[in-house]
Amino acid sequence: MSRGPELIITEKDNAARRIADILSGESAAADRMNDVNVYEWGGKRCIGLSGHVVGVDFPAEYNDWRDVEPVELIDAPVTKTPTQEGIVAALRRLARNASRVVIATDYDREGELIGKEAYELVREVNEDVPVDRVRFSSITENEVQEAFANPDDLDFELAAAGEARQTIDLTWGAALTRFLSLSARQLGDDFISVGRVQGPTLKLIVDREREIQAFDPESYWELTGELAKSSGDPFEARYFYLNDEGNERERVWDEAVADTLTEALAAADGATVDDVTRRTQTDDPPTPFNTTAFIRAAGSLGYSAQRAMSLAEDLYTAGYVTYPRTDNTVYPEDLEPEELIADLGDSPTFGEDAASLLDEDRDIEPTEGDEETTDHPPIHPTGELPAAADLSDDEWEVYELIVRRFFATCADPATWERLRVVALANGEATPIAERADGLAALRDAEDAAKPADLTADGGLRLKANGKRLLEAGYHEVYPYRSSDERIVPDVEVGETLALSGRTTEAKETQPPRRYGQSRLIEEMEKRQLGTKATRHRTIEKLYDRNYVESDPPRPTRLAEAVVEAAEEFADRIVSEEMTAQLEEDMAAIAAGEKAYDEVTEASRELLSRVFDDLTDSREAVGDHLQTSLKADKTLGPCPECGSDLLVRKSRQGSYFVGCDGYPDCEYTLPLPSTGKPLLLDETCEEHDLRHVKMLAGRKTFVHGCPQCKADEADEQEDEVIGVCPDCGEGAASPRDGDGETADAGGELAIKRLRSGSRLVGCTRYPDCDYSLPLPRRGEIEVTDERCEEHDLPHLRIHSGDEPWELGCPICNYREFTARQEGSELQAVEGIGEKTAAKLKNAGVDGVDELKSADPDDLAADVDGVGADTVRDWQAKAD
DNA sequence: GCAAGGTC
Repeated sequence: MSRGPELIITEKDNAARRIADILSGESAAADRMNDVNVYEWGGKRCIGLSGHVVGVDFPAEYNDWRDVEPVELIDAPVTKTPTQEGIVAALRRLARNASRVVIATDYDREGELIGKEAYELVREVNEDVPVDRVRFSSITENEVQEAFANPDDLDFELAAAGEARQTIDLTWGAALTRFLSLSARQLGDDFISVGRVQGPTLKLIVDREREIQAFDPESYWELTGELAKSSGDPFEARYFYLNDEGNERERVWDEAVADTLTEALAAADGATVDDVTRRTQTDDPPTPFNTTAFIRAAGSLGYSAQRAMSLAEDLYTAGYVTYPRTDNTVYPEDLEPEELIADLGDSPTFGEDAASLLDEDRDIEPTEGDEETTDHPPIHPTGELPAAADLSDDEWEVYELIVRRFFATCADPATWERLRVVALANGEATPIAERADGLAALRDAEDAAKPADLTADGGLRLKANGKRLLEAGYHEVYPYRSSDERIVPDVEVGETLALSGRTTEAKETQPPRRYGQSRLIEEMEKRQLGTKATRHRTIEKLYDRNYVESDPPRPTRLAEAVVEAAEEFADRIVSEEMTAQLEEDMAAIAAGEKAYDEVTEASRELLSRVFDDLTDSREAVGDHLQTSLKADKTLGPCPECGSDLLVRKSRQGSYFVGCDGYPDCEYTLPLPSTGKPLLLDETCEEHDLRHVKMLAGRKTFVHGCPQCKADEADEQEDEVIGVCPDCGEGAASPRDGDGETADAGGELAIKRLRSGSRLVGCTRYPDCDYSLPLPRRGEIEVTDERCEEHDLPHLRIHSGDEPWELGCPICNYREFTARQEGSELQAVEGIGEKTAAKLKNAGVDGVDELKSADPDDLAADVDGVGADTVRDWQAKAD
């Protein structure tokens, strides 16, 4: 047997480094191999992978979408190939002479699969080396030592469960994605995708939109009044009644009833306290952060799911917080909250709060959530303190959130005093039912939502709910949850209160709200769609595929069409059932009750049946998708030919409005150069075109009707700034030879083109085509300063916060072209900006001159450059 | 170029 070192393999570099530190007592030395860290100490070496270093795919002959029928993918072989070549090569090299291999990947299903992938790479180069598996759910001294003292075997069945998922996801996803894309002739970047996770997620969004569309608002009324003690602030109280089931209701669904109640309330001049209830309520501190809870909390601070995760990853990489992708909501046993709080207390920001937590005369027992898993600890600060200056504002805000959440989980519950007061409006002796014509009849006809008894006690009931914070508890350290009080004064039964400020508000029931990103992630988690590491990315993917727009995400017509097509022919791909079934099958494989082949074969069989139906409807599906795609891009009628005006993308990647009748109709309108256009439902009354919003992150703005904008631009007159150097007064030689003289007097003007771009051009265009470019963005200001050489005013550009000086447009253009020539040299490997400038000083302006120069002469003229270097450049420039 | 899952 080989006597080489022992090799430990982890899932990521970060874990490798920390495990090496623990096992070596911080004596491990880091070395680089193929850009990968290898930690080495006393006969052991440790390498971190980067998650999956091999990926599943079809063999190359299936690559061309047009050469392969999507249905062929169902039974196509699925192969594994290295995706991280450097890491795989390093792993093979290290494994070759290893005397023992220990797999120390994450303690979850995917970690087992990643471990098995590493195992297979090891076996390729070393058939005999013993391979062990260690499992730990947090990288702490105790857990790691314990795990390495009791090694186990790889669980090949658990890994096979993961492989079944890979195969099923690939075959269903690829076959159906290609089918939809081909049927709608959407190839290239604009393919139409579906998958086990993105499908049901998209359906959640589309279903919610359908509910909103179908929503029929109902009117109702709410009555309030203000009550007050003789000397005291008024407090709001709301009318309520008991329905037939005896439940309290505030909404009055009938206008006649509301009118009668309003009258009765107006007639009352006071109210008598009928009931007072006091109770204390405990408000428990929040549970530790897992990924979903973190995304939600960051979402309420205004961060998108994607942004929140990216910031948390930065904080993790910098060592300030623990691993941000976790399902766990229970801190590990060996976490020492007191120590951690004390460490964080060294920060000026957290010092006081830390002290108050430690000061309390009690044991700190952190809260626990329902979810306890083996993958990683909940997200918490590591105790390593960043200086506020080390972090961006956003990073700091998220870091503070994580610290305060940790504090909150170690803090006391808050307690509230709840006070409920019910008062009867007085001054109304007559039962209301007798005053209101036909009210009794109304009551009989209405359903259970109507007032059962408006007047049981000879008056209207009003209620007020007050809350007062008795013990702030965790709110002291965690200000992200509301601790607002609602003050209702102490009153006694029988006490008379003044009644004023009566209002009757007419309201309507509201449709359900769209899912925000964090709500969507919560819904996905509830349905087991995706994982902690992928849910936010799935949402991002829906944006990329033009399935949703704006925030909260709204589905496009394309998304509706995809969901409709799937519902009709491939319901599984948009149903959460597919994941539920897969989870069940994976559990069965992991338990040894089913085999990988059995599960994947059954899945392929199901997919075949889906394709039986689908293939016949290829054209219908394709047409429907294409119609929807067009609807997403249609603004309204073309003023020249009546066809549809569509948002289009130029070859350069910029957006513009063009006619569907092209090439017969060449009508176009410009769109702003920043952002991605989103068509709003709002339509321009004059041109019947949908308004356009430009989505550009924080710089998002509403452009409005593109026709109106183009008309406005047309109305702006050219602004003359000087004389044309080519054909203007005193020009050395008029350009055109048709007898025109310099006296024709061409002038230079700032011109605004319909495309939205601007330039300095000659007023005699097209007879004279002298022109100078201007920046695309910003307002152009013509200043009083003048260029003496060219007799033109200096220009100033207003864009962003600070205006900048463009100066004389001719000088500016000369500098620009000079820089361009400099950069031509920079295209040669080894020549940077400074060297290019030096070469230029030596008279070498372009690549051609460089190639024709004598190496020795040139080297003599340029500081720090030898003749061999010049020859080297000349060789590379060829 | 397809999925979903790791990681950066």
